[in-house]
Amino acid sequence: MSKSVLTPQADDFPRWYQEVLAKAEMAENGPGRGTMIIRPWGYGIWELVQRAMDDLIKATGHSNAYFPLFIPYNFLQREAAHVEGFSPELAVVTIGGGEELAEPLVVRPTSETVIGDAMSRWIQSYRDLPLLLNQWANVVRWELRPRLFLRTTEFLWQEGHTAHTSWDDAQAETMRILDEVYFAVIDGVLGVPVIRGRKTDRERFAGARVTYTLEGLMRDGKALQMGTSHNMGTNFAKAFDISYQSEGGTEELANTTSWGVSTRVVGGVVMAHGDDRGLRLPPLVSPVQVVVLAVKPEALDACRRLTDDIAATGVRVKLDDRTDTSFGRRAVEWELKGVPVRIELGPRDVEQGQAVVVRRDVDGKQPTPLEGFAAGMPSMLEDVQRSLYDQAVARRNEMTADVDSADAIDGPGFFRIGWDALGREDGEAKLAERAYSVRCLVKSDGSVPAPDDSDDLIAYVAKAY
RNA sequence: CGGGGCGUAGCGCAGUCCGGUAGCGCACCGGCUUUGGGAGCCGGGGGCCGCGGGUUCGAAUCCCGCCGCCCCGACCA
Repeated sequence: MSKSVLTPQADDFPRWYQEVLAKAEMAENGPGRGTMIIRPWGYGIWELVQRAMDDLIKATGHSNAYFPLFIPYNFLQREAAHVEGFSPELAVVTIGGGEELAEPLVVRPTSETVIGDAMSRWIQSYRDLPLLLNQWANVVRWELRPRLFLRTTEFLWQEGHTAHTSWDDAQAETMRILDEVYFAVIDGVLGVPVIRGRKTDRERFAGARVTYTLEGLMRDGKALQMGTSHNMGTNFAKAFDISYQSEGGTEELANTTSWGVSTRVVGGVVMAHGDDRGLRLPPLVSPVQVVVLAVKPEALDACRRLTDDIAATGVRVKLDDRTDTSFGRRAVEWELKGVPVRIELGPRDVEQGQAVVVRRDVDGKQPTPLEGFAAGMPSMLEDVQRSLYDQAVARRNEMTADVDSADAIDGPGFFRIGWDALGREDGEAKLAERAYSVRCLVKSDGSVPAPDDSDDLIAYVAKAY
């Protein structure tokens, strides 16, 4: 070990975050305010998130579609709470082709309105329901304080929009997404443990009847909202006339839902797993899962064979054959990028019939016989995946405290406090003055509260990104 | 938008107080020697000193205005 590569997390976490994004070639600021250039390494992670999520979205019966980037301004105004919530952060196009537009177009901050408008035409009968749609898109929100991945003016996401015959069906959908899609991906693929819960009225999505969330805890003890799932009830159906004729012949309003996960989760992976030497990527979202580092040119043939053998097991493996670049430089580079497993193979190893395995989730190096080596890679990657997850869980638990008074809420991490002991909305408002927020409410047994559950609630409180 | 800090080579910075025609480290290019934890030596290339105006013989430096970025808040996926 020589000079340190990054500002240590403990010294200045935001600085560490920016440095690691730059040095791992993840992303950088775009030329326009608050915009982001996602470089191949960062985009590769997002693509893996997308693939995992898209598979589950489809497995739960949804179809992808695409709706316009530009939305007539008046659409936003049709749902009172929605327009109130989003107006401050809208980008509005007033000039097109050199002419002032008769009606301004907003660049979508989210697509409930355009999709609601389409749904009103597509849905006539109860037989048209449920209508289960999703789109992968970019959206724009004029945020006051952008941060790469966590809050950028333009960001990429998926947004699901569904319509149902009843409140109960919509509620079941809202929960299905929360559990079977979002939790499955964020917890199971990104390896970020999250608390699932209900948002307070104060934190609820603009226009929703109830909002559910998944809250992760980053290594600096701040929370990150990693996804949300909303039940709109009939709010948007009323605003956009999404109605259908029931089996009994009556005219009924549909109940709609919406739910989204964005490129923010990439920032979450960085901040939940990364250490002072760089990223630590869970194998399931690492563009390269195993890198074979040829120590010297004489070992290249053996490295090629090993790389091919590993590739044959279905692992994403890359050969680093840049033997004109020093060993140390290359080792540091792969550590920064967070590749889960690095294999160092040099002439000495070849001679001894071994390779040196370096796992990013633990310290130390492990000489391993080349015989049967490749076959062991998939299970080693599973180990790394589990180990990073376990470390994140342990860390989250260490940083979670039960308190019985709002006065005891101070410092990093989650604070669990009875919703009544906090003082409900009044207590929540007081916390806000100190930059703390109620991230979500859960039942005392840890389960997710129903929309109208108002007793037996525990608040998870933290500072948040 | 409130509080604080900063804009000088791709990145990180010195120079600004006290005006004299731009420098350091890393990165980059070429050559040789190297390569098992960010290699060494030699030789190179690269700058509207954030932008606009003013003062001056002369401005990175002084004055005025503007813009942008970062950190801490309010807002949020």
